[in-house]
Amino acid sequence: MESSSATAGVSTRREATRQKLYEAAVTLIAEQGFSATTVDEIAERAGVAKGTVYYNFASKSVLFEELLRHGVGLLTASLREAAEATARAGGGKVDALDAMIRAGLVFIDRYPAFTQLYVAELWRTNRAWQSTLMVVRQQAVAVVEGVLREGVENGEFSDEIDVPLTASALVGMVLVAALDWQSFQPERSLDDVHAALSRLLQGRVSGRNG
Amino acid sequence: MESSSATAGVSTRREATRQKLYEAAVTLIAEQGFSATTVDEIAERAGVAKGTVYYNFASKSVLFEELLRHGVGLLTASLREAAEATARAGGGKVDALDAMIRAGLVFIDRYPAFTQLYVAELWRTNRAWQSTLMVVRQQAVAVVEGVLREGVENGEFSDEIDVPLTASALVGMVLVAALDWQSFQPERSLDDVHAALSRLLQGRVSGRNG
DNA sequence: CTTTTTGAACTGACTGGTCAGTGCAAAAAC
DNA sequence: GTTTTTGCACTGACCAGTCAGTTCAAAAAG
Repeated sequence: MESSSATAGVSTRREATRQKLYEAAVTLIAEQGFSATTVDEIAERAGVAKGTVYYNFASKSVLFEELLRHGVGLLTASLREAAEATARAGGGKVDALDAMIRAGLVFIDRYPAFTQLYVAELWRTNRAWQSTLMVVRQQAVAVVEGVLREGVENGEFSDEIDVPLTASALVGMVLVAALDWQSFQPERSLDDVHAALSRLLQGRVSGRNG
Repeated sequence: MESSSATAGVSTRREATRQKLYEAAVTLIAEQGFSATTVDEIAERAGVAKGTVYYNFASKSVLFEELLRHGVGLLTASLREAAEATARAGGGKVDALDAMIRAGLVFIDRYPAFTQLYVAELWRTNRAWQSTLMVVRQQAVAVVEGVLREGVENGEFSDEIDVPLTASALVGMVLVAALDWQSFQPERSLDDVHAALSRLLQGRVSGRNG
């Protein structure tokens, strides 16, 4: 009987198909938006039949929700890793923040379509996947907030800073700068962009010339 | 009743209808996105007949494009006014930046739906109104870049800063912080949010406790 | 009289979701 | 070793519903 076998509980074949669908969906939805993207398009770009989409996902919305979870999971892991690496290396919280800025830039550089799609959907209201979006947002922002809070506790940051708001502002700074970089100055290097944001973070904007 | 005649060539009556359609469209599109919003919905929310929409705008896309121009025009004027007011008051470029942050917050506070909609569309590609979006974006960002450039010239800012990127980052900082404020902490005051962003701008994040 | 709005009917293209059927590799039977 | 069975994964034509845009006679507004 049992034919599925496979090493894990999930067949590798199916997982590969889902991955192809994620990749197709992410670029199409980033370009056109969720509603303007048809299931037929996603299937065609992924090189599978339309029925396969519905074999693997309950609906178009569910495909999108799982895509969101998948992508933000990668980002969150990357941010956390960056923060922990600086901690292991004995760096301070400013270094951790700086490393997370870089991790954010690397992520956006690697998955620009996902980032576009995420930004485009995050602040909408009355959408089916609203709760999913809130959860994954919180996971990512919490990493930044955590570092800020620890920095306040150990005296590295002023205890007058507003942790949630500052975290949002930092995320926004990286997000918008990176998206503009991708869209309007794609020829620039990541290091270049990182340096500009580092300068801003450390308040080295004001100051004398040359 | 109404003193029609109108100073310009456009009748006030027609202009009022268009205004109602803008307001209806902006909230619906902010919530649902452009594609998911129907012309019937827009007409219903505006309290006019569907035919009126097409009497006033050539198409759904044209309505949206004119809405974008209208909204960003308001923002740009507001930013410029803020910068000029500080200049008249003899303030420096840091003060101008700070005033513009406040102007941005006021705008987002007053027109949250427009802001959501704008962010959701800005980084998309292959859309009909792409060029419109680029133009209006540049108008708004140019005001920030102008202040930064003047600050570099008069020595108030380091000449090592990257003007376009820093401008993007500042816009992003305000944008994301404000949207998060609206979405997740609407009870907080504008002054409160402004203070937190001011602190970040002036690099007063690092530093000793209380 | 002219401009603007109404509102309902209509069209033609498009879309999310369905479902009966196919292909195939591993397991079971012989 | 060969034949048969099993059921997962996939297919793609099809359907019922939706939507942008059109049309137009009539009425309200000015």
